[in-house]
Parts: sequence; structure tokens; C-alpha cells
Amino acid sequence: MKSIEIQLSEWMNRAFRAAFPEVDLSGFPLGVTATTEEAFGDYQCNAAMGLARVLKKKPRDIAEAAIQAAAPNPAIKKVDLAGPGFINITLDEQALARYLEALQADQRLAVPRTGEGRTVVMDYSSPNVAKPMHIGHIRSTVIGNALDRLYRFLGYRVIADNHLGDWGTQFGLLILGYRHFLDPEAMKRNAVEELERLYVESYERAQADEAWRDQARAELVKLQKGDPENEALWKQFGELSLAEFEKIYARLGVSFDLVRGESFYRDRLAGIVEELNQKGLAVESEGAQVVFLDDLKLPPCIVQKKDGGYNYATTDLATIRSRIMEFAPDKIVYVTDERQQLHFRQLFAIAERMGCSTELVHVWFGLMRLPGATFSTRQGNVIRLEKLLDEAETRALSIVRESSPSMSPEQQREIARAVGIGAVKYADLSQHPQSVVTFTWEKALALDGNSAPYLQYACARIASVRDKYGERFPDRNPIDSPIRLEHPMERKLAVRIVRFPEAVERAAHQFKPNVLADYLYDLAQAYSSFYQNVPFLKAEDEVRESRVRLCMLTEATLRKGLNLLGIETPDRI
RNA sequence: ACCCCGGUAGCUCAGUCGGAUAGAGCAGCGGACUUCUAAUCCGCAGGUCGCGCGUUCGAAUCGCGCCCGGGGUACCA
Repeated sequence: MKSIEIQLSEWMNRAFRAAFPEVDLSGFPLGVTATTEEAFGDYQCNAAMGLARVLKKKPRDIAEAAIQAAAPNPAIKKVDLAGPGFINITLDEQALARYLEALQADQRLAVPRTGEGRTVVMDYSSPNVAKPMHIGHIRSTVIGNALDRLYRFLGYRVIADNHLGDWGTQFGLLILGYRHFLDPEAMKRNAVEELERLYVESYERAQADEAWRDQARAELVKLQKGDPENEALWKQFGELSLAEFEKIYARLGVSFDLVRGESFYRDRLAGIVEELNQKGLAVESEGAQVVFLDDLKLPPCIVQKKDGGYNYATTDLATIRSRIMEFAPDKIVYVTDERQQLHFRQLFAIAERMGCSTELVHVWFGLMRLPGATFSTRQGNVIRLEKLLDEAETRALSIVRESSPSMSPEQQREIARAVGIGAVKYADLSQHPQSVVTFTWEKALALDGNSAPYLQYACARIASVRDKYGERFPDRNPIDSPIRLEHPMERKLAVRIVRFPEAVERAAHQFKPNVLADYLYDLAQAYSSFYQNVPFLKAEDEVRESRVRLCMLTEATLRKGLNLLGIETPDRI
């Protein structure tokens, strides 16, 4: 089933081609978009203005010609020519109602499978082993997961890979710290927290103590050479960390197809450098192996340190190579913070020179900061992700208890969980990814306005309507009655429902989940307004059924949309 | 010094790659619950889109210059 926007765009395309058969119009946008204002109708086409210069005609005349050349279209009530050359289209209510009826039978809500047959690797979350996840990790995890879900729904084969930081230079210090400062009790209580403490203590000692630094380096070399004792420790660190991460992922509803740390690629690093040498891409400079990218006005990129060690860029090159060999992806998407922009530009440039033709995309997001201090992870004012989620659930619980005192405690907790976690996720997803976010509890846990609970509340009200309808009219089925769009609120809601496919596609292709969030909020607002101002269970026969059908369509759309953002929709709230 | 982002209502933010009279939410003020969940709805008020010049039918959006803030800039990831 095609979306209305696509149908109208195709229709408009044919009209322009019929009006100007002698001109090659390929490459010009001739489609329609949702109107910027209701007063202009439902969809608008701005193509005439763009064509004016090329056709050397007045835009109004061009638009007029296209309108005249357009085939009769029963889906359209009227077409207006406005302003300098806008073509404004108003949908016919009857046709729109028939479309909605068909939509109700469509599991995909008219969202096309544009990714059919294509594969995309998504690299997100990727925390470092032996460090607890804090609020800085939530953006990569939540935004990455939303994109993951969006692409899957569009028909792509998605390989979600959690590329853990488990093979860095930090392990020398960590192993040393473990051997000297370990507190077994603390380790039992919270392994990852203790590992972090050990690292910090070891790091601080290394600042002042040169012998300690040398020792750490030696431990790292031993690990890299496969020393069994160090390898066992390293493995243990990884397992403890992963177990801790899994708890967070379970709470967030995030799962990966692969969890491959950087260590997975460690045996291929030498081969990458060798290949770069052979192709003349890497040369020795100041004792290190370096790829120069002067022609792209990028700084040089080190692929092998003078001590023989490898770093991030080399691992990532090996990772790209490995992913191409194993999955033959059309696209590899990385979701990281903004500080890595330069790294990825260098990486992509080198990969291309090595013959990689896969599309490589870096989706970056702004850093999370705290109001007073400028994002200081060192000063100890980091907020642990676990604590954030706890707080969110606690706050939600007190509200649920107040508004639904008759509910069982278990159900209250379950709803508070869905609402609290949803609020935290939505706070991130509803914002443009690349903006810098200043973290505040109030914003992260907002329960009114443009928030997850607002959307969840709308879903719960609909579920309630559906249940009450079933109780009061057990012998009727809404599907047996046609949809009618007579009340302005019904029409308004209908027009929004049919715009879902474009919101999904735009969110995915622009890598901006907030596009979908905005759409859902707008839809929920239209529904709330409808709900508050138009009676349905008390409406007369047929009208009641029609309105219940609109409720069900809204519900399906909201639920699918929130599901794509990774947000749960309880039946009661 | 150079590179990349951002600057929109008191606050937090949208703005569909150049479109029509710049939109939401909080906060503020005023209304609406014997009714389908008031975690809601309706209304009011709130703007030099950082500043200047330019490009054209048309600029918050594109170009140049400046101001302010953030991030980055060869052996960390």
C-alpha cells in the first residue's frame, strides 16, 4: 500500500511531464509535501517556482499548466494555485475515509520496505570495559537503537554490533592496579565500580611514578603477547563488565546481534598496516607508521605507534574489512559523540583508499553536560546510568500511586518502569541528535508536555476506549461500519495518521529519531484534542463505530511509532 | 592559529536540504472534570531567528566577514 504523499507525488510528476513533454524534468523535485499550514490544504507542491528559471516562464503559468495537464483524480477535492506558484491540494473526505479503511488492514501502515535486500551494520553503544556506563553513554545507546529499529522496519537486514572498548592501553594500568589495590569485598559488591576505582588509582600513581608507568607498559605488552595470567585477568574484566552492561541493556530494551570488542580484531592489525605499506598509503614518520591525508586537508593518521602498538584507527580499519568480508553491507553506521568526527573522517578516507566502496556514515551527537560545571567526568559529578534509571522509575512510581491508587502494587511498579524508562529515552530521542544537551533531572524525567508519558497516556486512553466499547457493545464490530470524516477534528486526525510513512522514512534517512518523535507528539496532540472535544461511545450508531475506528488507527500508529523509538506502551497508565 | 558544530519567546527546544503570516513544551495569566483515564483539553500573552553585508521572485535556512559558546587538532579511545 502506497502512502498518500507518494501517490500525490507520482500524480504531480505525471502532470508536469504532460504539461512540458519537450523538457527533461529528471532531477527536479516535482513531488508534494505536507502543507506548512492547514489553511493551504493538505499537501502542497512547490515545483513551479524551481522550474521558472529553467523554463523561462512565470511560475504561476507553469503551475497553471501542470494543473491543467493533471489527470482527473478522485482522491482530490480541490487544487488551488496560490501565491507565486504554490499548488495546494485538498483531499476528498470520502476518498480519505476509504484510504483509512484500507490502512487499518495494513500491518505496515503504508510504510514501504525501501531497504529490502540491503544490509546495514550499526555500531552503537560501545562502552569501555571496566568503566561503569554513565549518562554520556545513553545517547549512543538510545539513538543507535532507535535507528536500528527504524532500519529494520524499513526492510533492511540490520547487524547491530556492540563494539566494546576492550583492547586499549588502559589494561596495563588496570592489571597493575588489580594486583596492588584490589579490595575483594568491593569487588563482590560491584565489580565494575571497583575496576574503575582500581584504574583511577593506578592512573594517578602513574602520573607521578615513572617506574609504575614502565611496569604498566610491560604488563600491557605481556597481555598482547598472550601471557596466560594477564589474559585470564583481562578476560575476567570483560566478563564482569559485560554482565553489568547487560543489566542496563535489559532495562532499556536494547539487544545486539553481535557483541564484538576491539580485541576480536587484534590478530588482523599487523596485516592492515602491512597492506597500507604495500599500497604506499602508510609511511614511516618519526618512528611511527603514518597515513598522510594532506590533500584532504586532514591531519596525519597514525596506524602503528613507534613502540609497535596499534591504535583506534587500525582497529577500526580491521573492523571495516572484517564486516565487509562477513556481511557485505551496503552501509556501515557509527553512532558516537561529536569528539570523534575527525577520527571518522580520517578513517573513512583511508578505508576508501584501501578500496572500500561501502557507504560509511558517522552519526554523531552532542555531548551531555551538566548545568553548572562543564561536563566534568573527572570531578566525580558523573551520573551513573543505573542511578538515572532508578530515579526515573521512582519518580514515575510516586505519580502512578497517586493517580491509580486502586491498582495492585505489582502493576504500579510495572507501569512506573515503562513510564520512567520511556521518559528517559524520549528526552533524548525528541531532541535533535547533534545539539548539546544539558542534563537536568527535570528534563530527563519530564512527565508532561512533549514527553513519553504524554504519548503513553494517549495510548492508554485509547486502549481504555477500546475495552469499554467491547463491554458496552459486544454485538457490534467497528470494522463493519464505514469511516466517516464529517467533524473537523476527525478530518484533522485522519490527515495526520496518513503522514506516518514519511515521518518514519525521514527519521531513518536523516538519522534523526526526533523527526519521528515530533510527528508522534503532533499526532497525540490531535488525538487528545479529538478525545476531549468529540464524544464517541455516546455518539449515535455508525458515527460511534467510525470514531472508534479512528481511535484504533491512532493507537496502531502511536504504538508502532513508539515501538520504533524503543518505548513501551502499557494498556493502563 | 586552523577545522567542525551551535546561537530562534523568560527557560528548554522544533523548524520537512530556499517557500507562504517562524512553531511547540515548560513557566505565567484565565477557563473546562455527576461523562470515553484532567498525566488531559480550550483560550491569552510572549520574537531584531547572535550582528552586518551579499546572492534572488522569496533567507531562520545559502555565501562572506565579525561576536559569543562548545568540541577537536600525529603516537588516548
